[in-house]
Amino acid sequence: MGCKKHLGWRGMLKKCGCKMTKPREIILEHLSKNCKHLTVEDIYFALKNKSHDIGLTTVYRTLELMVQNGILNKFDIGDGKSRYELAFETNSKDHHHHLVCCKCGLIINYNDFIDEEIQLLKKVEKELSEKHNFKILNHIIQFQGVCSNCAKKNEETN
Amino acid sequence: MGCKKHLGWRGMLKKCGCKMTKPREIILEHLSKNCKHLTVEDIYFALKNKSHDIGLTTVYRTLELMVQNGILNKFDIGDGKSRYELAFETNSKDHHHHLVCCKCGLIINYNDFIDEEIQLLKKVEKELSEKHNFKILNHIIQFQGVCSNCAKKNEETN
DNA sequence: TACTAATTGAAAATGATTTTCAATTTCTTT
DNA sequence: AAAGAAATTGAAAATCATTTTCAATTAGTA
Ligand SMILES: [Mn+2]
Ligand SMILES: [Mn+2]
Ligand SMILES: [Zn+2]
Ligand SMILES: [Zn+2]
Repeated sequence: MGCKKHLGWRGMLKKCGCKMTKPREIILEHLSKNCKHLTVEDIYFALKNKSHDIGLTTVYRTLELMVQNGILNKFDIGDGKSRYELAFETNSKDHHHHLVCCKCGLIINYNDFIDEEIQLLKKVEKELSEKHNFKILNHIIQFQGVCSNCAKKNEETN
Repeated sequence: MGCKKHLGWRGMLKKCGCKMTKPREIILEHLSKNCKHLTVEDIYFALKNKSHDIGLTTVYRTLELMVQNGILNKFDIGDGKSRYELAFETNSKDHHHHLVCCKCGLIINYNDFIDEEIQLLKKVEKELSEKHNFKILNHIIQFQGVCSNCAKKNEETN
């Protein structure tokens, strides 16, 4: 498991003069296995008391490094905590966008229309990057609203 | 100036049992005149030493209230500060999406392809809200990258 | 004008993230 | 395999955005 990934990560790190370390390996491995939207705390506590205890500061630093190098995506659902997930290539089958509940923070991945979305994004991206001389690296499409659970809760209250 | 806006705001506030106050009026007026992407601090200092000094806490509270009521949009470009702008109707000519520079935080509004974008969003929204029983209230489309200025700076460094 | 509920704002509290710095680890070179 | 240079780690302290508290003030209503 993870051999190819490990090589990729190590290569990426070498390119920017960084080293592959135990904590970095463990954190990336954890993110690979849990394809979720994790906070720093989520990761810190999940790895606590495992074979190798990782400091909170190191979790922060590792995640930031991986974002800078395009391994991870960082995003914010409005609750003041950053969330991280593996960055999937725009054209991979794992690439997806988000539905976010503004009441409870639930995040739903979807890729039902991903081909159409990507097609339009590509076009917009091309025109805008030329027009504004802007190098586009990434995109976000996100719908915000109220999940079925929160809607139900709200009805009961009234 | 702003009569219609003021009435709309007052009406909105009444509906949720809130009052129209000097600070709220001033903050909304400021946001109307500066169609930008302002932080709490931006607004607090812009209004400091004006006719009516507004407390930082009140700025926070007013902005949050307006977001809850759909008057303002809140978003995050990854620098840890929330930003606010007037919420334009999905179909208004002022509705737009964003290009964000991840180096300097520059935000460019664009609506070059807004009709196509909206059309696709509507379709996706309809299907997803049915599939997941999710009430969609808002959407975000954002491109992240490096602006021409930051690209130039980076070249010079190398 | 008088009343009541909502609002304000200064100060303190909170909570996420960053900084500091001495000890440890990685990777390259012998 | 051992040494050395440079990068990394992590505990503690610092920072900084945002929230809470609470007594004084203000807006809307009767
Ligand atoms: Mn996701
Ligand atoms: Mn904008
Ligand atoms: Zn929810
Ligand atoms: Zn820039």
